[in-house]
Amino acid sequence: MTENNNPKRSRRMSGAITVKDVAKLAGVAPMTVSRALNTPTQVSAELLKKVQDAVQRTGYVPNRMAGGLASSRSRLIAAVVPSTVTSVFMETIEALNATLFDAGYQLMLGQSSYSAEREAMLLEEVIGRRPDGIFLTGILPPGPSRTKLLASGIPVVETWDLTPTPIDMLIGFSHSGIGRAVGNFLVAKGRKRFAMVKAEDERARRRYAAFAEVAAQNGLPEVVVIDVGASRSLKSGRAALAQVLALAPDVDAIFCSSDLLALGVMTEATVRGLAVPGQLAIIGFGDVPFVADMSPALSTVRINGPDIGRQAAGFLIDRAEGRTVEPGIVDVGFSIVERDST
Amino acid sequence: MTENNNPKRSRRMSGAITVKDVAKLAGVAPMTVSRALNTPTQVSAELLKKVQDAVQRTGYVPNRMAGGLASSRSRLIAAVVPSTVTSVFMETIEALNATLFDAGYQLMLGQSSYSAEREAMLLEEVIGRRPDGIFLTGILPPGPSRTKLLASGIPVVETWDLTPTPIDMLIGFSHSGIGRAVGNFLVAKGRKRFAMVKAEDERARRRYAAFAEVAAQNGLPEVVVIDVGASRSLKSGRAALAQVLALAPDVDAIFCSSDLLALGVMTEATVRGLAVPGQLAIIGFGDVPFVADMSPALSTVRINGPDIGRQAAGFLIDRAEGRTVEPGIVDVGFSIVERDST
DNA sequence: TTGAAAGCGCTAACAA
DNA sequence: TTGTTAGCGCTTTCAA
Repeated sequence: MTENNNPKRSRRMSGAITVKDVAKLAGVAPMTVSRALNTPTQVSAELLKKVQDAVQRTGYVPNRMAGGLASSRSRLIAAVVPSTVTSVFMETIEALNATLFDAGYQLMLGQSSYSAEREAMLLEEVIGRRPDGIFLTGILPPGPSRTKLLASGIPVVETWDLTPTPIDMLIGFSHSGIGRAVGNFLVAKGRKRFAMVKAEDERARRRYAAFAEVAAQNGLPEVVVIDVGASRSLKSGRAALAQVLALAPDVDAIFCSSDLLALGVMTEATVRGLAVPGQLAIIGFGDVPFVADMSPALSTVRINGPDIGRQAAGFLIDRAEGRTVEPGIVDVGFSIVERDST
Repeated sequence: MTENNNPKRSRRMSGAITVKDVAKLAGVAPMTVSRALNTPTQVSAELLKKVQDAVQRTGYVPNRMAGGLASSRSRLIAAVVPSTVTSVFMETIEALNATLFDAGYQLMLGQSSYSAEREAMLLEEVIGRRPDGIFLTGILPPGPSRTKLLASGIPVVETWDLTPTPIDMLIGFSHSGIGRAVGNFLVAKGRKRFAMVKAEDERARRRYAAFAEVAAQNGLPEVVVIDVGASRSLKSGRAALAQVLALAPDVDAIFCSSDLLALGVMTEATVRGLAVPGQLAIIGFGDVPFVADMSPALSTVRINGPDIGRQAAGFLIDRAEGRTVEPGIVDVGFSIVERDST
């Protein structure tokens, strides 16, 4: 394949087919092969065909690391998510990935595991790959990571939140807005005693704060709050209802920071013979696909996850292709989906 | 930063800090910076400190594309999954990703969307990135993709299935074994009329075939099979039960190709007043975390997803680090988890 | 439209 | 232990 005329120092070659091999077989210059593959319109039909044949016959697969290094375009987009098993984030990632793939970009996925320290390490690795864009779940507070990201000059989309000072682009919604809306919704339903079951999560905390404020403004007793820590499972939801009931047996409405927790609360309520929504209204967060079809169907706060993914992909691709995109903030909003459980 | 003494042709430089900048600041050669970062034991304490200081002060983040090109080691592992929202695969990916990250590797994620055509395109892109290893969900049948993968020389782990002829390494379990085991399990429970609700999926088809065989061997009527196509939702499960009942009202045991479908069947059964497991036994597949804590708790087939991810990461890392790993087959098995629904 | 030359930023191989 | 040199495989730039 690649020839090697007794060089003074030889490098262990990877042995793979390169542009040179293809060029030789096609009888053209390497540059022509590159053009035929990347900008076929700039190559005459005749040579184009020769090159394509040679590619076929050799099984050539271009080395994107070399291409990326030479062109400063990696055709890679990195995404950082807190967790990969949480369906609510993965819907966004699925849409992001699909849109990127169709435009010729690959996705690098990192999980921060809800840890700021891990996120910082991850971001450093991510920047090292020189992706053409970075998708962040959540916003990045001021600190070394933010500084490095800024310095890297890589386009960034922050998501799932709003802040007046994004790094670059932002596609999100207001968590305090949600807390308020859910509070008002339950007040309108005539509920008198609220509880919140939440995981340890800054965004959930903000939903809670606004939710509690609404309760106070309406002269309701203090909101009972149960923090399940990092265990966002259905089981935690069941245990949480037990705790809520022990603290305040008269609670008649529970807002959960995720649908899975809400499902746990609902399961435990059913087991205990508490009527839902008769004695207890339950509302979740996320609108995970299947909660709509359960019985009783779960009321929840709906975020259009796939839409966030698609819009983010659009922004990032535009930037990568050199189109001008104004940094800015997109509020995709949310909606309260009322179903059986309220 | 980077100087540029009036060169004949100048390239648009990315402007980022490079080894050269760091080397100059630290007063050493670029190679020493590389050593200090990658093999610090080979550098004297004095120079190491100087380099680290310079890295700090410049905010240098090594360009991994350049490093990968030069060393033929990308420190990238690619994973291909059919879908990112399906929790059953993502548990594996989460474990894979976590293990890789701790060893200094990044994950590239591609989704094939259950399409062979998309998978082929994806694989081509993946090979182009020259990852140090590839994780496949499922096995790759003979064809152009398999040939290219083989030719690339990249270590591969196939998973979630068994075949006597893997590309390289294989970590899986027997789908027909599962079908048989579930069939025998339900026979032992005294069930007399089986149905299967399955998505369009080659592996589910094999579970079904073995399941149907057991029914036949035990002189039971032909298994009623409902194919929900690509829609693997809870809703499809509900609709499927309706179909099953319309075809054969005397069905007393249903095996579903995923827990979500099983949940749908269970929901519909409850709504119709069918006693579970009294009149109808339901068993799922996957043991998605939350089905254990529902009421009634779902019986299912458990696959240790995270274990597959960890073992695959181990294999791939060993290979990437040049350690010898025998190509081979690991059968991680499965277990039937008996809970309330059977 | 095609080709030649010169790097992209890093590390393997060799020499000191 | 440190430095020098020569690429890795591709694409940008310039010239024909």
